[in-house]
Amino acid sequence: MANIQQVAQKAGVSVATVSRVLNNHATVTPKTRLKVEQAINELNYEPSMLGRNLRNSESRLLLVLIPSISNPFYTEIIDGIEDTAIKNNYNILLCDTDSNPQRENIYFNLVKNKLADGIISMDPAVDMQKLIDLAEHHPIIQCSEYDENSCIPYVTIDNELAAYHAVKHLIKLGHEKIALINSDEKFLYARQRRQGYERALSEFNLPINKEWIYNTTQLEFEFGQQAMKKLLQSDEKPSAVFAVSDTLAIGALKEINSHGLLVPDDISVVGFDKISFSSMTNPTLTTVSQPMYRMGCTAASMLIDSIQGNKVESIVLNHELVIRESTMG
Amino acid sequence: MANIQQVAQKAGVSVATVSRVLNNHATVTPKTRLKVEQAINELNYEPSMLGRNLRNSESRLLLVLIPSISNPFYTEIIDGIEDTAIKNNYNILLCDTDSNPQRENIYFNLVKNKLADGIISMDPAVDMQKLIDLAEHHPIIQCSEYDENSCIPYVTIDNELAAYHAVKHLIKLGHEKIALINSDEKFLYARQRRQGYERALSEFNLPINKEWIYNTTQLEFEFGQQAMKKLLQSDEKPSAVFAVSDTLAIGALKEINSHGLLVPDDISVVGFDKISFSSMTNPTLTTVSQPMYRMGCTAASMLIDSIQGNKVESIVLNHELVIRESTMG
DNA sequence: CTGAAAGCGCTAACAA
DNA sequence: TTGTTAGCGCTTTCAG
Repeated sequence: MANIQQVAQKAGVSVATVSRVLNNHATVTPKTRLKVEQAINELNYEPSMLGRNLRNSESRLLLVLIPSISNPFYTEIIDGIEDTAIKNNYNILLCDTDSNPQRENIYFNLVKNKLADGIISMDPAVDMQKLIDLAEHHPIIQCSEYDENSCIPYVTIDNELAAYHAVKHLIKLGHEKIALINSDEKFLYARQRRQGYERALSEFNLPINKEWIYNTTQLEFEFGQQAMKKLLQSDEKPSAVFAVSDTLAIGALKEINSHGLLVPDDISVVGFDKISFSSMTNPTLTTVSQPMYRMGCTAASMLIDSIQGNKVESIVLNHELVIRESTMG
Repeated sequence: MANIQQVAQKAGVSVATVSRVLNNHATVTPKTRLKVEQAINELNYEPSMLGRNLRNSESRLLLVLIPSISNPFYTEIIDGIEDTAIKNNYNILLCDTDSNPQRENIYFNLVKNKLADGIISMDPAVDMQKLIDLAEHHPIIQCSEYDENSCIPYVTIDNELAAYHAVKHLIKLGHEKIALINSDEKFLYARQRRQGYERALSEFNLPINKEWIYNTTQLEFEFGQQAMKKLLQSDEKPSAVFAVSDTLAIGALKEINSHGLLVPDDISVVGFDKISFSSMTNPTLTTVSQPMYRMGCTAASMLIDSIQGNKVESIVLNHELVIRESTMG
């Protein structure tokens, strides 16, 4: 692989001139430019980012931390991030942390080591203290999941309100026995959605029944099935279920089905996220839709702003309840 | 952010000594080591990968090219790649190419520019010529999708045989009118699976009916629905469908359902990939399972081998037909 | 408009 | 055992 020296030599100019051509500095004669470009082509030369970054101390690479690429929820957000990044001449690198602090560390180092210019974190299980420390010296944005006390800017929806809307929808339908399949409440969004659930119930004077609240350790389908199985064993079966993620809701749907019960006739189900699967189930799933693409765009814009030294403010986007067959009794 | 100079100064040693401490060279007195470590801590120093890589010309970073993170098929493969990489002291970076040559280019440059040591490509739509050119100077492995004529080592399953098995299973069940929902036959796997489909039919003297072969442009659910809709309009409705991906099969399932038909009573369905959602559908989906995790491990091992200058051979792994409700008539 | 040279942060010969 | 120094590939002043 040729380097800038060889190009300069071949073109009969100095490395400085080659660099100028590479960076489109206007102060180069068309004639010299041509010579240099020819040399570049002949040698199949590609400038080294390493040298360039070392010099400029910027990489124009953004890191995106996701807990697991298997969660379809992140797909659209990432599209948004990617499109915005590219528009601004940045590129993104996806980092699957697997919610594993060790892997996380690796990616944090990429930033510390100037191999990336900033981070968008979407991992709810991220080591917050580390993220905060990192944020002191490096641009970081939290997307979707965040720590309210951290000073790290975030973009999110109002989870409490969204859950409130979902549950209120069920109540309006006449349901009084509404179960909650929540994830681990160590996550902020889980705590917020539970609050929304409880607020809706309280507002309509419905009691909060502990038996109808189930916390899963993970978000995969099977955990939704397991949760539903438990709920169906409770003394008084719920007539509706609100799950904090579509994957859990789909698992619940499956479990209800396999007990010979019908959705929504016997039990109504509401999910959260509007992943693409949610319209492939039978019945299709009522769900809370987050503006994921826009969320990604916003997060990327904020990060780039922050890299360029501007102060950025956290943003709360709007959600929307998408009513489909699973609550159309 | 402190640099090695400042650490050396603070510790009262030379930069070389600091470097030795960083790289665990045994030839440092415990006393000096301690001094250096203290200085490192006090200054909150983190070595710059940029400087280090520029010097060593290695980054210990592997690039993984995927066409789209929304395809669940890749999830497990990536787990395998990741685990193997980490075991060998490498890290991986996911690159979502969106099957977009421009994005592809960016990631190719990362390798050319020494920001990554090698690539595992899983993008069927990759620009093969570019990949081949790149492979001349850089370690590259093809995973799952590959070009048979390219000399770039690959790991895959026998797609022709897998399709043959799937269709034979349907034939053994008594089906004689078997449709194929295939993706774009510009992809090698699509051509191979079609061959397997045709071989099974021929072997049992069943005619190949053009009306029962449908090619989609993409793999999302909706394309499966659309395909199925067309197939249901054909003069003679097929009694079974083999789709080359679970996502397509699930779309087909949905479409069959919405026509008031039952799977498998009216139409049997077989998919391909065994994505996690395929056990959540109603009925659950019969599908061809690839050893995805092992595939990922193998690809990563091959790439690391290749980086270390060894010759590596292509590998074909075994598949397995997983029989579930959608073909249990 | 172009060239010479310094320096980004690091490692590894070579010297001491 | 430690220090000195060259150099990885590039950009950017400063001179010319």
